[in-house]
Amino acid sequence: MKSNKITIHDISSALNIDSSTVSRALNDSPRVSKKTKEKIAKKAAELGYQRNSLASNLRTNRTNTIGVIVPRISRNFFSTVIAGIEETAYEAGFNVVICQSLESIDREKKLIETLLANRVDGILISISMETTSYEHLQSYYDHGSPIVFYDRPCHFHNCTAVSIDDYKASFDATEHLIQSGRKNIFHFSGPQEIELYQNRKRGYKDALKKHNIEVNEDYCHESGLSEKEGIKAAKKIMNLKNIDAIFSANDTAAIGAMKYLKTQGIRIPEDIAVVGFNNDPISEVIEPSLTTVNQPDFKMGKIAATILLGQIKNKKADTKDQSIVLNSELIIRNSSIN
Amino acid sequence: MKSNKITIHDISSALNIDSSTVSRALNDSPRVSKKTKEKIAKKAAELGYQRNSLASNLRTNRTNTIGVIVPRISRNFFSTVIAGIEETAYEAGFNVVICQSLESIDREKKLIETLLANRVDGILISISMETTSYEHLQSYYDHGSPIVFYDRPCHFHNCTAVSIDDYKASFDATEHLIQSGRKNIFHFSGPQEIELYQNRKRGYKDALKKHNIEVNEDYCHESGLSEKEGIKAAKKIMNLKNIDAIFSANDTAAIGAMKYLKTQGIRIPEDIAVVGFNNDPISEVIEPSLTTVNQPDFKMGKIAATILLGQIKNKKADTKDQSIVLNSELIIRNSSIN
DNA sequence: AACAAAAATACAATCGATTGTATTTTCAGA
DNA sequence: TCTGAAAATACAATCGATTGTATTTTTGTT
Repeated sequence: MKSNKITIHDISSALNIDSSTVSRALNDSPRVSKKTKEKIAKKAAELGYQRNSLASNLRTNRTNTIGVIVPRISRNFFSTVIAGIEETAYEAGFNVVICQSLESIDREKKLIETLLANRVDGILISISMETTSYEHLQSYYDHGSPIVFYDRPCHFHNCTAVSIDDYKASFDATEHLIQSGRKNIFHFSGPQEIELYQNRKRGYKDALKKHNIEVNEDYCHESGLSEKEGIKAAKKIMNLKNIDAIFSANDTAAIGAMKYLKTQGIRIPEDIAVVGFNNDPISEVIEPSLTTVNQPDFKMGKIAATILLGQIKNKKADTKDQSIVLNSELIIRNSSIN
Repeated sequence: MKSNKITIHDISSALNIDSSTVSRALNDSPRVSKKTKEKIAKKAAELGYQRNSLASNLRTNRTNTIGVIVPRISRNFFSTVIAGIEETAYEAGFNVVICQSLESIDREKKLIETLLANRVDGILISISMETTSYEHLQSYYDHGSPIVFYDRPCHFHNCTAVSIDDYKASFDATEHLIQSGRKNIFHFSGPQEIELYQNRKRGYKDALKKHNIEVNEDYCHESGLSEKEGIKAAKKIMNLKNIDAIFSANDTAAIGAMKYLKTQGIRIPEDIAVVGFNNDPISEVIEPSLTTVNQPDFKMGKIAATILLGQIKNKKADTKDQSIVLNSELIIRNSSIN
């Protein structure tokens, strides 16, 4: 029961070998003879020695840890990105600390502070929907550690961002609805302070324009894109009477709307076609199955982590400012087919 | 760009005040006068001071951090448990480090080592499906820090476990199928080395016995309960011809089976009724909607975290050995109604 | 056997914050 | 104004590991 805190000094005195040699031995330094290394390893195991990373990290000023800030781990898209990040980090011998902002800027601020205080070597962040200023990132940045944005890009100094071409994906999704004969297309959009949602909205509008469809500002519902907000928006649509399609900036809200519309006897896609965004597992299961945009989530995580690790290794700034745009694809399912 | 590493010594020398006083001031100790505290706070802000938790934690031998090991964050059940844990920890001023074992014992071992090396104050763990021995937990335990199990209970010393009554929940679920006239009930079960899956299987068997239905060992498919395994088990069922119901130890496998059975023209629930476990969001959306067991996930997280934090505060062992059993409920939906 | 070079090990400072003890300052009351 | 207790601050050791430098030991060569 007594807390066993064996340090290198315990090994040192047990064997009458200096602690510096013990440290080097445990780190497999070439400066220690094989024989001594073996003796030390044996004694360490015998005493149940466990390295104290706090001390080591304090001394070396490196933690071999990257922090990941994610709006919400329960979203399939994000948990898959994390899987990609972890795989890459794991291979490189780095630890990953996952933190949820829950779309709150206050929490995001606290998380950055904590990560900074714990001296992570780098941060991967998808900013919260409330994040419109970047002061809280500044103090971290000033510390000299790299930041890479993923999914939701962000103009912060010249930091790298890994994302898809949201404009194009939305343009294509909207055009798909138009080409299947829809004219009155409603858009569920997210906070316009976030570049990502601006881009998705622009894509939607430009597709309409290209096909000479008037852009009607009433045909847009801006929200946090939760399931509830999807239902709310669907109610709005019911009042408008003439809507024949929905393009939602995420699946969650699209699914909320579908559930509600079905209870109201609206036929999907006959009366209203629906297209979502993210390819959430539910989108495949819901009936009718939901047409949506598939993003390379796992790959996005891998690439973002690779870039961050690169920047951690080369402290130079020259790996920065390379915004990476990955390909996405529209998965056409039954919710948009006539 | 230069990395700003301001320490209390920089503040100390800038103001000609001893670093011990600076430290006390920043921690709001009563031993420092208000005037000095203000002066120090101002200078700290001016210099952009950021505490170094590594140093602080090393000295105090506390990290104010708890580690959470979870099989997979993408499962809705687990991410909701985490939400509960985080809420509780957050209120208590504790940080949470989330780690995924991905159901691998090797990863779980590494995670425990890392958490130990980083001196977390306590661990919340839901063991992986591969975990049948607890040696890796022992070294952590020997260190004197508390461990609390959640969801998947575990006989390890007399550590607390927070879970539901899996036996009873499965018994009830199976009985529900029997009462709606099913006789040939197939069971998707998980690794029998894990207590949780043993209990679910026992509940299933005992319900059959109670109703004088013969237990047929062929009516059981043991696996990792992935969607793929669900499909595999469904194929097995197709060969058996006479199965009229499935009780799956989780929703994921049940959903896989449903998808497959539908493609084979099997009607659910008319030909085969299905009951799952976990109340995954998909279970509500899939058609027919899936009857399943709802667990108090968020609450489970809150309670597990509360107990762990209590054990961290009272280093005594007397809060241990209180296994907490929470209530679950069977949510009856269309997949099991005649 | 002698000696230089190489290998192995020891010494000691350090990372940044905390904390028990010692010293100085302040201030009330006589 | 002086005294003593209380308040404020300074001193110095410490947490556990790392690392540059110094010292000792080993090895190979002539």
